[in-house]
Amino acid sequence: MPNHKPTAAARPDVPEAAAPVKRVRGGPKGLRIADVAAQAGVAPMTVSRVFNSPETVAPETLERVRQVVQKLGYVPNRLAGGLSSSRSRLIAAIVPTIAHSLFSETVQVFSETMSRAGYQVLLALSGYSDSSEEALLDAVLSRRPEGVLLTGVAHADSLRERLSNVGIPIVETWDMTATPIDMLVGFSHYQIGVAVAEHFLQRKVRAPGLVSANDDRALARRDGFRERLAQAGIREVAEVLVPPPSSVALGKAALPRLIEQAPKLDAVFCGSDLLAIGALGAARKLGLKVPSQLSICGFGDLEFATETTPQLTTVRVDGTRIGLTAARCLLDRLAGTDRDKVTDVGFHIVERETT
Amino acid sequence: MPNHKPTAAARPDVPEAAAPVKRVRGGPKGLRIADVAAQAGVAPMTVSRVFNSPETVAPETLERVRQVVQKLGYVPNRLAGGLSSSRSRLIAAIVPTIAHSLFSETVQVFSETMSRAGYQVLLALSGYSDSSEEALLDAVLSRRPEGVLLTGVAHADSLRERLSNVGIPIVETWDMTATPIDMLVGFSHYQIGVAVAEHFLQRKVRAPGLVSANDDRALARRDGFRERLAQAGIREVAEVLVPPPSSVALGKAALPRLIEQAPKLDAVFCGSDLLAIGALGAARKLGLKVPSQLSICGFGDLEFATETTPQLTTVRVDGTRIGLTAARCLLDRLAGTDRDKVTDVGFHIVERETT
DNA sequence: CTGAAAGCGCTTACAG
DNA sequence: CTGAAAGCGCTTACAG
Repeated sequence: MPNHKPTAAARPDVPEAAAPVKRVRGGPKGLRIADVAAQAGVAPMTVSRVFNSPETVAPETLERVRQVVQKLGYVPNRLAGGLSSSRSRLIAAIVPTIAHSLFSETVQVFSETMSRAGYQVLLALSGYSDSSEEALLDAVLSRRPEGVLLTGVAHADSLRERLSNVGIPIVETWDMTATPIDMLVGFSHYQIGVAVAEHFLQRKVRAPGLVSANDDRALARRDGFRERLAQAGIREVAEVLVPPPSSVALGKAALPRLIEQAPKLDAVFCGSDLLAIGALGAARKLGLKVPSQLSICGFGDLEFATETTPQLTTVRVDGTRIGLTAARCLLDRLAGTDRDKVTDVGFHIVERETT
Repeated sequence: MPNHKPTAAARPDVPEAAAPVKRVRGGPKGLRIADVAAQAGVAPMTVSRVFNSPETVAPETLERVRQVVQKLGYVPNRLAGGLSSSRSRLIAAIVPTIAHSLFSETVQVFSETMSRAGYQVLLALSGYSDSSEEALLDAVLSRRPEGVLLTGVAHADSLRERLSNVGIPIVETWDMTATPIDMLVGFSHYQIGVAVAEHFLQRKVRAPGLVSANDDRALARRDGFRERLAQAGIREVAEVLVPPPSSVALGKAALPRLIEQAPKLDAVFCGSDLLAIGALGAARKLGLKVPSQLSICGFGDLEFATETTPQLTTVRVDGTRIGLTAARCLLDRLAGTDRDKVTDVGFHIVERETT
């Protein structure tokens, strides 16, 4: 034991207390609530109240503090606020993609609505694979969101369980299930497939085909489509699956392959309007008249498609309404109000041009 | 003074110390790092290292802690982590809108890239008005993001100043300026206007018109367009401004108004492909042949437009590249690497069908 | 209507 | 390679 100073011996009556080492951390990075409080001559708590419950602060105090806030340019630190209050004011939106997609308008309205209510949106893009969904969920939950919007209902059981265990409101969207994790705003992809099949059957279609992206929701539409056709005695349905994201080019390439499978092809149900436009282009090249010789139905009812390709039929889903309703579901629950578990927003088949 | 117990009198040698009142706060809401530490038989610091610098932890310790984490389903609280480390791992993306818009693919790629690097994206939709930009910025900065992506360069001076004062990397996108706040990835809307004017001039256009959304970037394109035409002696340029967001319907309604202003109209520069599609539809109804009697140029080069309306010319900007480059700018700076201040990604005029 | 103390769940900055 | 103490900037839960 080197450096053994004889302190105790020199001052036998004073028990040796280790001098408290003052640890220093980097120093202040910016303005703190205490800075505002000092300038305004109030306690930090009062500044906190000015932001979180201004109605409980005396008018003059309020005004004085606000002026200091303004002058200093103080912005509260919500990392600290959230940690302390367990209210992150954050909502996560987990979406496969927002690029040229139907989901973008859902996210748009959802975000606007949440923002108006004082929440901010954490955007989490899941892609179309589940591979990293666990990691994505970890990342999302690490922010302690107060609610989560999910796209689709097909998630690994472990995910569903984890989500329901965190005890925050969850809305699943863009799909339908009998067993939602919590709340649901969507529609049945299977029923869309059924409806498109019926639409084709009314038109006396005999050799229908299908071009679809290879994802859960698209496959549900396919199943509804095939099963309804099977009921009507049509069991041969040409099928081409393409990897998401779907595109015009994929639709264009798919039509000839469909015709290889079914030379008498007279109807195609496409997984998206982009695929439908591609199929339409391919049909033109092959000299097939749409819709008289070949009916083509898309999915999405994109604005441009309505205008530029009146030969196409499509399925319209109100993505805006989904976003708005999903936001309301979460907000109601956060406010303690009860909410319907399931909202079916339905869909419409939009036929643009008869004949 | 009721309840005045004679404590001091009864124990005269013990100075009366106020019994420290144990305040209780709601109780634990979930798992804490201490719970994992206890189960794994290590200190909380070691658990922290397992997440933040696993290479500094002994392999067996690492494994043991990870198993406990897995078993318990522990997810670190980044509100606490961010507060403590001043590293929020959050990046804000401030965009006018992501609904049916060119920005959505920029946000998509930006978000993917940031996500891969361990950051999460806070989505802030500014709309097209500046009115609430101050409030939006407050909301964004309250999360202490480590970087910000901005759309456009036209921001109130107060905003620009506040942003440059926070001292985090900022990328402005989708526009060009000589005085960026920090970094910039974009192109010149003014030059696009010039280029479209030149395109029309090459085609011997005599009575050009313009349909544009009434926002800063669209107006910059207009200015370039008009000034280049003026240089060529064309000073009469019919003009219709529409409120954002632009749509097919607005384009359709605008063309007749343009023709009222300029009965011999033979070219239109539209602020977006949607407007161009609308104008094309209106031209058809009026019996005008596009492009032989009327040239129409859009902006955006949307995939569907290429395919469905080959009569239209358009201006292509690579939104994906903007998103990727913007992400790299921020990541390089966060890694301490220097970066070009300004990246001009340019644009192309896409002429789909000659004649 | 206002404030002093304690605590939210982590990480920094040391020390060993 | 590991850990004990202090602190990040707020809010809760009281008390007055």
